[in-house]
Amino acid sequence: MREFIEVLKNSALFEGTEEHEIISMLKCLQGKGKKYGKGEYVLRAGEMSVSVSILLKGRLLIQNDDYWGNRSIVNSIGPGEVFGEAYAVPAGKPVLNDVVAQEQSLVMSFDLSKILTTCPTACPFHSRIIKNLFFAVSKKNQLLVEKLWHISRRTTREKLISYLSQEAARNGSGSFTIPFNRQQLADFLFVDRSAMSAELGKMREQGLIEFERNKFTLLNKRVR
Amino acid sequence: MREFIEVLKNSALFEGTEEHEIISMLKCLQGKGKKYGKGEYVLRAGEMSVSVSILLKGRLLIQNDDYWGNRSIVNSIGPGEVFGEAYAVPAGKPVLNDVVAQEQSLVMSFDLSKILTTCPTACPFHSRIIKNLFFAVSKKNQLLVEKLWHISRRTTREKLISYLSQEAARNGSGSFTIPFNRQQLADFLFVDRSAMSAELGKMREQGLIEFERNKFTLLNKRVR
DNA sequence: CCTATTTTGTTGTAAATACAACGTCATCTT
DNA sequence: AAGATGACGTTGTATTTACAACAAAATAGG
Repeated sequence: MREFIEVLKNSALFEGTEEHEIISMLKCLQGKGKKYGKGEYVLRAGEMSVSVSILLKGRLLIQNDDYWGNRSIVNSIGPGEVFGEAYAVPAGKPVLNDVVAQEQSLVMSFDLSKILTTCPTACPFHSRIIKNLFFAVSKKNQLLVEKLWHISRRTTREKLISYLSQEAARNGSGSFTIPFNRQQLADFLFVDRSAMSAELGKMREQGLIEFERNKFTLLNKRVR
Repeated sequence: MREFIEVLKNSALFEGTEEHEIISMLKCLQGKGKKYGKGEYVLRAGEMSVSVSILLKGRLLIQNDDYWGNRSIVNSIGPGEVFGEAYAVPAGKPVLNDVVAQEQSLVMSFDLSKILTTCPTACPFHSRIIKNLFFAVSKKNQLLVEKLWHISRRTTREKLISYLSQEAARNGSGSFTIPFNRQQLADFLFVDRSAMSAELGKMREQGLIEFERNKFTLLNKRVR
């Protein structure tokens, strides 16, 4: 339990709060933990959801299969990250994407109305949570815009460069591990896997990058 | 002035509030109005911004030009819509996109901290605004996910069908006007204008759609 | 340790796209 | 009214992609 409090403390939702505050807030918010096995669905597109969740352990994929089985991946969620907030609208719109556990995962969910309705007496940190929730969605928004940036590029190579550059920047290093395998990366960038694989091969040949499985290194060669 | 109160009343930010409440809140929030001529920049990528804005009149484009001059359009903003919320993070990240007036426009801006900091005495509707702001970002988030849906399609035709279908659904009619000209639509869907134009022509030939300038009609012919 | 399954790379081909160039028509400006 | 500018459609070509098929390598499960 203690380790999860640590995760919560570092999550966007509880930013700026102390451990003991979190513990009392968990009671106030009535957070509920739930385990999911690999491949299990945390949320299904079409469901109604009025909860906001934090991933405590594991990894989730936010994805979408169309009628013909083509899969597109919106995002990958790691420990401490908030998800589901965007669907939690008052009108009660259905969830747009599937959320699937990529490995054994532990999720803590909060009823949105419990978060948005301040309890006047017990919980002085409540308004902080509301602001944090706003910032969390705000940040998610930015991530989506950045993703648009990647896929707005016209060629597979440009998309790869855009994505890998951002990952390098985010990790503060030219060497980093991505949360996707090849097929998932292709689904994330909306390109064909085999074509992408070929392009990666060419980029390696040309000395731009090195990689092995999902570990990539950008080399000091001027790109473009 | 009165007409703008009406716009505000119908905006996501002030949903559920009455006119007289809005007037008192405007004082509390110190909203500032500003005019922009056609082509003028409301926000520039790279700027710091800590404000949330509502478009009172006109139309804005959220767009992005890369180093080589390729433009991509993230969204079109109409009267009553909220924008800029996503950049208003505490850490003070730079704005990611240009916001440009497509025609003469009137914008009202609020200091984010004024919104998030509740004034304990004067303004009982303040917490409502905070929730609304959350819902507004949340909804924007959904729009982005829906946009991802469109551009995740592989061919220009599929992207067009996806986008036009959604617009038809949104308007509750097979006939509707889009807020883009051809070049802008192409930049929005991340495709080549001429190729898109050709594809639209084919779709018209095949009896799927009709269009003239930016007025489209989806015909009752099974798509796919 | 062996086998089944998954992941990744490679290649060929048909299809789709980007890009450039150009003509027509509409709109704006003076 | 005339010229300039912008929007739209059309066409040809080189480039890029999607798709299918297959082999090699890695991984998972018993």
